[in-house]
Amino acid sequence: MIKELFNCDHVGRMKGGARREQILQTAVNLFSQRGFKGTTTKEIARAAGVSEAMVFRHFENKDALYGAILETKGCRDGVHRFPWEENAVLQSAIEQKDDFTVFYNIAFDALNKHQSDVGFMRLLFYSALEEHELADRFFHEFIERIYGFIGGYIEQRQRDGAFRNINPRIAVRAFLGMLIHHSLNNILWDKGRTILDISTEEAAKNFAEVLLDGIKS
Amino acid sequence: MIKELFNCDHVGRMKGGARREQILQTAVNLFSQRGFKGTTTKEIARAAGVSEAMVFRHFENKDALYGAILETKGCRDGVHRFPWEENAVLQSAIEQKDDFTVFYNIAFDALNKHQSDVGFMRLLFYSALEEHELADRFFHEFIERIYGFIGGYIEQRQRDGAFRNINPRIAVRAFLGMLIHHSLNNILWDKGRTILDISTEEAAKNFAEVLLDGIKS
DNA sequence: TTCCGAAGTAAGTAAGCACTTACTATTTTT
DNA sequence: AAAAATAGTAAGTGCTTACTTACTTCGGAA
Repeated sequence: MIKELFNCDHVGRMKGGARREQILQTAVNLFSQRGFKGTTTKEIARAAGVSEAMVFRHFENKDALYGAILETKGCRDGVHRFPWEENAVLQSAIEQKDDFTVFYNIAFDALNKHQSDVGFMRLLFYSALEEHELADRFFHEFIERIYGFIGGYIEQRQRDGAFRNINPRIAVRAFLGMLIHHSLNNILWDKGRTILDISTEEAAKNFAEVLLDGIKS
Repeated sequence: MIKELFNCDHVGRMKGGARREQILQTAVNLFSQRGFKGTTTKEIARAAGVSEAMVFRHFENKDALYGAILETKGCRDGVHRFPWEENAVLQSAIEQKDDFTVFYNIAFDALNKHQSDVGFMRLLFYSALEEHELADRFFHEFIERIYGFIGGYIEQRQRDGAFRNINPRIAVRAFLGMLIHHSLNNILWDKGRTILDISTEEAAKNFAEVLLDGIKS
């Protein structure tokens, strides 16, 4: 019944769809490690256990392969599913205006997501530097919605008199800055955690506290 | 009297040192736009207005050219000159324990530095992603000193009872996060400033305030 | 059992890459 | 003015790249 579409350690002959998926995943790993220009189609083929010609049977050219990655990752694999859409704890915390729980959950969620898909994070940075159009679209769609969401909550709490008078978007930038920079540090510069070695929980708790104390009335 | 060492729009024959410098600057521009692997030695030569062989007369190989960039940028051009080493206002603010002025100045200095050398910032990100060893060394030397410096000030103010009990390095990460993420946004994702358009002064003021309110007793 | 289409490959190709060689043109030194 | 040193190039080298061609192997439906 279950079509084993994602059986990746399969060795022999595979169905078209499955092989395509496997090449795609292999490419994500390699692109994220070495960048687009730093990865050869031969390497991708080897890592996927097929000949180079198979890569070009499934994807018209190297660029199309890259495009397919952003398409799949961006549209299908939950990067467009936002924290508030399925986090019940967060939802109720917002309703009850439990500020700490709200910001703690956003932080914890984000940090976990970054950590669980380091490959995709690296890929996004590469494509931002390489100024790939799809990366541009992705960022604007995603980040703009995040600013709208968190910014909206802050505005409401300002109207309640709970937060002081600060441009909500600056507060969002400060908060996202802590989160993204922390993840970036762990992914890019301080993989051995020599400068700062803390758990995701501790990071989320501290960042939420700093921001809340920093913007409350 | 003045040796025109930096005359870059010079067309004819140049002295060795000047040509070397010019090739280096050309390489910075191209590497920062397209990355190390995405830039060819032929492109560098063309952009510098010389034949490819000249690039290899001045630099043993492409890697050496990259190394020379980090060397020059890191050691000569003020990236290793830290804010506190020549900022008199900051120095006296530290002595007087004027917290806002301390953090405002650090923020303002950093944001300005980022903005004035976008090319180098992009280059650093590229090299972090491409995992160039020299970039690794650069980051550790530079960032570790920053953490030591700001973290040290926070520790002292904690002993004074002015700041609450928080891991100073977490506070530093939060603060640097705001600054670096803000610059990164302006450089990479939101060049048109559609999400948030504020001056450097405003950013520095707000980030300093959020952090200070966030960690004070 | 045959036979067709899809999965797969070995061995190319032309262009591009970092880097070299063998040379000429222009200063600078003697 | 001759010699030495420096700035410069055109035209390569061998290797790697993205991509193709012409072919073989296999699974499953008739």
